[in-house]
Amino acid sequence: MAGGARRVSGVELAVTGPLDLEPTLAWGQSFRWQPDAQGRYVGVVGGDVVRLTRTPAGVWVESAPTAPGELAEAMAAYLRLDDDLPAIQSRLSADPHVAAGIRAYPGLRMLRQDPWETLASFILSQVSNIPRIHRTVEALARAYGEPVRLGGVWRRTFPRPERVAEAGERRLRRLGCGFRAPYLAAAAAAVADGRLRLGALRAQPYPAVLEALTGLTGVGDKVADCVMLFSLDRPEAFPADRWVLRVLREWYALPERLSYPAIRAWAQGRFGQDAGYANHYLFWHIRESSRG
DNA sequence: TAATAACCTCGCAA
DNA sequence: ATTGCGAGGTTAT
Repeated sequence: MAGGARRVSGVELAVTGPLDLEPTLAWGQSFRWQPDAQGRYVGVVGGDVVRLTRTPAGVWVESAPTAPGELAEAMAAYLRLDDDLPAIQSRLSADPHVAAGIRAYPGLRMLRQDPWETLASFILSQVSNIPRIHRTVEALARAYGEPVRLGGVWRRTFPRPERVAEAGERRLRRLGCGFRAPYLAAAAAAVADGRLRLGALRAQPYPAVLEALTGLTGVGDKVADCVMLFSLDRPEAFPADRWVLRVLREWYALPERLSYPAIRAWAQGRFGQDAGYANHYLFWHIRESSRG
């Protein structure tokens, strides 16, 4: 029985360096975290409902985990507590625009999520917005995920690719996926039948991973970079959406028209392995500064 | 090779 | 109320 009445357990993870749960969990890397009335964040990681509370020394993690002994390790990996934020931020602060982003959102960290969930979520993200992506992803979970719970809180897991493939384009459209429905159905089928082995991509070089992901119809450079940055341990990935393009144009005086490979080369030449963090600080910084 | 419409749906102005 | 517009892209032409 999914999410049965396993005992709720808690563990505190020590965090060195800054961590702000709201921007990290709820600002567009993951679409399943919700704040509760006490300001804690409740989400579903793997097959378990997880509740996170910031503490002075780190994060209090509550769950009724499938594998209790692995909870701390799994959540430390998910939150990328292995990233040395002070070192990353110190290197990036050489750039004044990124430095301003870091000052605005010092506790914004990258996550290390499940690759299938990330791929599916970012296929759904195109020409959309964060509230709508949240709704669509949650509708997908409600329709095809497994019920799981933490005490009295019930949620659903992110659906397995097999279930999404089986649902098919028409039903995905009815859930609100719009023109992304055939893309999602095709990606689900590719993952389900083993043509695309996401887990194996972590060990491969960047160009091979890029090629594997963009081989899917409906997955271009930007979505592929999001999947690489948010789930496949590619901190050098630099997703260039319309906001980041605006940053490059307005703050870095780059030419109006630049090919995606040229942007990627510029970013990785300038920020190296920190390009992904630079990207995210710049993204939120320009969004914040352009909110009238 | 480079530019441009078309694409679902929804929330929000006017 | 109703309409028009744009939203963390990608594909086809």
